[in-house]
Amino acid sequence: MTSNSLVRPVLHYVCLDMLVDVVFPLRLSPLTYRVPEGLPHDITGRIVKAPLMHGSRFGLAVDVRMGPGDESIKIKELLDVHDTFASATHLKFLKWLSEYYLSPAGLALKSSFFEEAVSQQTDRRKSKKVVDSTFAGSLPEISGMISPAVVSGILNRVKACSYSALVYHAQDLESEYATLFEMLRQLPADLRGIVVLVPETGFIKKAATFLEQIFGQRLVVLHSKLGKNERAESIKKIISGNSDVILGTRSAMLAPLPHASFIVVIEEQNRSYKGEEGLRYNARDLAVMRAFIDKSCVLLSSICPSIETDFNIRKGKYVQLAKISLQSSEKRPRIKIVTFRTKKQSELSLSSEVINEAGNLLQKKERVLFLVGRKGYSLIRCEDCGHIESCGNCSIPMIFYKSIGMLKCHHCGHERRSSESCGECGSQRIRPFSAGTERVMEDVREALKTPALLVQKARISSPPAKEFNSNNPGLSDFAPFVIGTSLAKRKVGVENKFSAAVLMNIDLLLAQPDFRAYEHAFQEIIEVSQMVKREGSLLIQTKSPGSKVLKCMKHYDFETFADLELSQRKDLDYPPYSRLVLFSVFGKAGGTDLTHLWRVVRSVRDDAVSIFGPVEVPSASKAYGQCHHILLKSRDSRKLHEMAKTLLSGLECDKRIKVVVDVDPLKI
DNA sequence: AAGGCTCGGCGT
DNA sequence: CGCCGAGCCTTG
Repeated sequence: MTSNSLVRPVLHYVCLDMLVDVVFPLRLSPLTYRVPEGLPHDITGRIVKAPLMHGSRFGLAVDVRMGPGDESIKIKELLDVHDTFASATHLKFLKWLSEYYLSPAGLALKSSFFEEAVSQQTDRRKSKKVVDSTFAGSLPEISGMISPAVVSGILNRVKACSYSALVYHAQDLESEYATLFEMLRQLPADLRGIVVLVPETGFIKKAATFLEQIFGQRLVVLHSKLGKNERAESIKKIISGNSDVILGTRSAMLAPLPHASFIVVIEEQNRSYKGEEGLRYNARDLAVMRAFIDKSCVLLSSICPSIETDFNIRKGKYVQLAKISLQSSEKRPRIKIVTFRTKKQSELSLSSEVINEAGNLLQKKERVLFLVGRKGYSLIRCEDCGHIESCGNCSIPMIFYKSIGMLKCHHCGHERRSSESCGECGSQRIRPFSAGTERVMEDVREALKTPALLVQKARISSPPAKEFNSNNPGLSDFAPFVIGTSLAKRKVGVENKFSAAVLMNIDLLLAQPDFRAYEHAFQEIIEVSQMVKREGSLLIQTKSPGSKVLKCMKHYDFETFADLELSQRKDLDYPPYSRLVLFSVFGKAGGTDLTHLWRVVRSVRDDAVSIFGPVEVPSASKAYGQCHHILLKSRDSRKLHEMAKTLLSGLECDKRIKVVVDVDPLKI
């Protein structure tokens, strides 16, 4: 402090300036500007123009306050003030978003369609009305599937206009959609600000057709597959207030809606709601937080709720609507657990029971779906030393593609020609094991004398079967046997469900090294059961039919399964009893300064937080050859968050490494 | 994002 | 010795 400030304190007091924090859609924290005379003073939440570096940019004014104008840093002046982008509650939401996911405010803003909003600011020329092909297609049929108790339960909560989180555990997808649409139809006409989230773009078309019937021009769609102009158009409609009903995928939860009165998350357990790059938010969690901030109602619906959601119901944080008994399974496909142990590698990948059932259905011209869970032909194992052919970079098993005689690494994309002998001991006795789609195709052809249709890639939003084409087959095309990985599972229409589905290797799913493996396997069963006719059957091939999980699956017994799962999670202190933050530290191959890494990790110790790692993991990044994981786990989410923040700033001191933080990771 | 700045490789 | 380009750094 110089004597200057001591002799002129009063002057300082009088000459307080109006200051504003501005967030730019860049990897950058808020910057402070002075608001000059002549500009409006009510600027929080508005788009402003401000000098930045050598030029000027649009940013969002997030906080206005009075403050001393002549500190050591030179404060530049705001240039211009434009329209409102974010309401007060939306601002709170954005702030929470960047803090919770440990991301610079600017990145959260960038993910929140700010640039689209600004493009409207500069470019006011009318873009031609996109007459939406999105709204083509027929209405989904509604029969007697609607649950009136659920509909009225939701309506009562929505009308209460206070925060509440509801869960609708539906019996099947058809009744889930039918009930939700009926409920949306019955909403008060003056209720403004509705968000409906679906897990993937493939679900949008049908939902849009339906919602447009109810809301007309109030509806906008918002998802990642929209073009730049279409997206800007949707954002413009939302900001102007012309449209206040948003249907979209995860990113739609970040739309600049002034107030959300009601948010629906369809299939809330779906992992697509969690981002795997950029700002790694979980749209389902955002929905709950947005509803909390806006003091409104959020509805999580699902045919198989996540364990987190079930836990929150048990704790009383969420309210479950008209609990249905999942064990009343008359209307569901029968689930058969088929014991199947391969003794010899040469044996078929299909059990005789599966072959019989499929053969019978084939005679009746009925269709069967085989879900395999692995692409390619198989893995390769040495019968002498037990070595499994693996990728040199990732040290994970490589997939054998018989048709081209290649081994491929699914993780890094590395390919090499398959060899005649074991890479470890040189033995010639190497054999395929653990069947993939190619192998199952071969076996189906051999055992049932009928070729099967291999669904290679999932078609997400293609029009119905009118463009039948054997080069580009889809699930709706007619073929007696369809084979695919679980990627191929899609919502199939009521009219083209399968008579039976076979889950070939549930054991693979159950053996995943992830504490959510059982949960995912259970969800997989429920999802697959939706592709089978009610009177059809679902066959699950397994080596260990006695497992408790499979017993629950057989009876669609979600409650018992959740009991089991929760008690295990509690014993091991896993979510939802604790929370996780996963750090991925990337460095040039061999160049990661491990001593620095360890020093930072050691410096942040806290008894309430467990730290695992750093451990080296295969790096999928091309730019960085090395990746280390550090996992933080704690029951105390505040302390966990604090430590994650400290650790992040500690790690970021080393400029040679790149750090990616994943709060509440789904895959660990 | 984008202009400035540093540092290292390479050419004369 | 000097020029050029890649990548890093900063933004009030």
